[in-house]
Amino acid sequence: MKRASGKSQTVTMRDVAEDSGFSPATVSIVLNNAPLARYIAPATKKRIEEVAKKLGYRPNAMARFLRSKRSHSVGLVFFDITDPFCMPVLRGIENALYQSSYVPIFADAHNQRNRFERYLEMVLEHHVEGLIVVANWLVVDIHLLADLSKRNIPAATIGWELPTVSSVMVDNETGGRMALDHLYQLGHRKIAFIRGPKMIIDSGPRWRGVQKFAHSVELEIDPALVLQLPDSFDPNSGFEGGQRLVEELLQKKKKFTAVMAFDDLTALGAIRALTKAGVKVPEHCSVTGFDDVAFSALSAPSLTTIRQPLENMGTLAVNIVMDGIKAGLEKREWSIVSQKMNPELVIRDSTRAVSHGSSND
Amino acid sequence: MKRASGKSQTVTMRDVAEDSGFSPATVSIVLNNAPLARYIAPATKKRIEEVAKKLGYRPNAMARFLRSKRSHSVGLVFFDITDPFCMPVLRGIENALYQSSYVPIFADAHNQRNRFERYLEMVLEHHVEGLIVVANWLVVDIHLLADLSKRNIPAATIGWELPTVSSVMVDNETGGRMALDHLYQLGHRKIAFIRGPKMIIDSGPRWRGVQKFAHSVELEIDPALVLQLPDSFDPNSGFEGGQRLVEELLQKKKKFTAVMAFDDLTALGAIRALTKAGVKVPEHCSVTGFDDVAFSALSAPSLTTIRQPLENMGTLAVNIVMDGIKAGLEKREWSIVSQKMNPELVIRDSTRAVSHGSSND
DNA sequence: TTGTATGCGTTATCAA
DNA sequence: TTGATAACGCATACAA
Repeated sequence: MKRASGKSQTVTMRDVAEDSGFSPATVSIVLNNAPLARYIAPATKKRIEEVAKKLGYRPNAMARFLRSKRSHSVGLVFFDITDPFCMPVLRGIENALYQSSYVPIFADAHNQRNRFERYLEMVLEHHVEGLIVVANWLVVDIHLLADLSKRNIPAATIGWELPTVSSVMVDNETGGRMALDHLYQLGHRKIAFIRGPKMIIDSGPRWRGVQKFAHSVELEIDPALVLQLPDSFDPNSGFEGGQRLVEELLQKKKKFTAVMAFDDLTALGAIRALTKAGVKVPEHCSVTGFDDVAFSALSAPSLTTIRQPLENMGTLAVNIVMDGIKAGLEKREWSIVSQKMNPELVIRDSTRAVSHGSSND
Repeated sequence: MKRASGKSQTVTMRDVAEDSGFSPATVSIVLNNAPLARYIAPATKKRIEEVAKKLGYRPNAMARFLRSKRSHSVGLVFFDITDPFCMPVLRGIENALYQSSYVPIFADAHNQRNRFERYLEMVLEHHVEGLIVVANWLVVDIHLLADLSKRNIPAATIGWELPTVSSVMVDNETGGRMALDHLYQLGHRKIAFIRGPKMIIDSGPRWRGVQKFAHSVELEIDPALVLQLPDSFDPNSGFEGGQRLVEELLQKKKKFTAVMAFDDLTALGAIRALTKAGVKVPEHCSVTGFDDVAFSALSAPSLTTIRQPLENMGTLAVNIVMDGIKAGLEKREWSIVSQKMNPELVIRDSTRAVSHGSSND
């Protein structure tokens, strides 16, 4: 039975074929610029393209997939999008994908394991050609990889490292060193440290960078000035955590001229505590963050921090996955890559050279 | 030709059928719990479900679409995701979609018209069942609607209003009134206003709310204290804009005890300018924002602002679109809805009752 | 240089 | 209560 003429919902390739007087096969070849298009008469091409445009033909990505196995989509699973860390990463991913005409299927696990698994299932049902996981905050166990490698889906993680999948991370150890180096050069010696939650993969290396630098310049780290952020499922908990820890430290009347915080939010919390207690930043106490999230430049005072090249990290993850996709098409071998990106010190208004008499007691 | 036995990439319905000894049709009925499943013997159901699980069968969303016309996906087009406004909206949308097992296809137009159109095309090619446009910052002309209504795709916009498509917005006029009301109640009379860019749809109504309230209490608005943010394609330009405008105002030695800013970023910029000039917030000058973006609670001082229920707005947009999708399936009529959400005053530390001698000259 | 025929994985209609 | 069959829109091997 024929559809009513006027109001066809979608115009298919056959419509173009009928209207142009050629066969669907020819239309397909022309519109996809397939290898065989070399042999099609220019006039034919022109005619078909005109008709396609006239009718407003759009290829049906689904039907196309059924034949070609190419969905032109990539799964994009965030562990917790509320983390300000994620926004630039998302931008980078989106932009790189756009260049390749791939669409991202977006998912946010809300830091919940079952939600993560459910989303994984959903993107697999949609037959994404690749997968990018932004694992900024929580642990993901090896379970997820089974499904991926079983289906040969190229994947990359950002902000988390696993032995069996490609990953993009900042060089946390270097970043930790840079932050302390900066404070040290400004003359700070009594420095408080807020270490990251133990469950977060970044915490260890950053601290190692601190220790190594301290050792190299024979700076003594006072254990009483080493604070520990508790584990938490909320990526924004650092603010309160930093605030509370610094408040406690101030109550103990310990002296320090600088705080090196685990990340930007923690630094902001620390600044809040300091300011509330009448300790001016940076006049009486310097504070450094880590990440350089969007509003670190806007806070008062603006934050000196270690920048992660977040947008680039997103771009790179896409490139890795795209490479995997291409390799699969060409039946090439390809291997896992673990990329460490260089952090960068961004000096703003929250740090200052230590001055004589500067103290916070 | 048969595929190699061991390493079949994907397990199809036929695999389940063969392994279980039933026909693909029966398998389909059982696995989808179709109406006809009522007539299938329980033992059969059980067997099929077991086999499906054993083989790790997952339905192929594409193939399914080809028959059912249902892609279980929704297009999600942001005008500029770098706007902090977007994050809670995204969260709300994602969460609501997840409840319905729909996946979002994510797009970010970077405020570029051609990019917006290209993305529109891409999501149409992927045959999304619905479309949500977060039009927080730029103009979108009527052109886009042609494609949508032609294809009967239910759509909703957030943050922008058009006559021909459903929309969800905050009640800007009420919000504007609330902000001024708050300052007025605190005793402020000499109030500076930073109006939003003219191209932004929110600017007009917010200002109208201000004017109406001022009129109702016979508050005189000094034109010299009314500042105008220039048009800009960058949703984050408000910070610099606010900073610059307030700096200029301070140079003119005009007296004022409060600033009502267009949005939170503008407010932060204003605070920056004030602080730099030695004017303390809120001791010497109160400042209000609008939106209540994530970091407004974290800034120093934390920002008094008018909250938009962003997450709810996302949820509502999804509900509207889902309703449209359902209506389409059931061949029901459905109509456009334009929802205005109630804003909410959030009092934090950037506003304070005007005190005698409070001034900023 | 172009057309015909087939199958991708599903679902829906009909028959058994 | 279940099975055979056709069709969705497209891309390709093969035929013409």
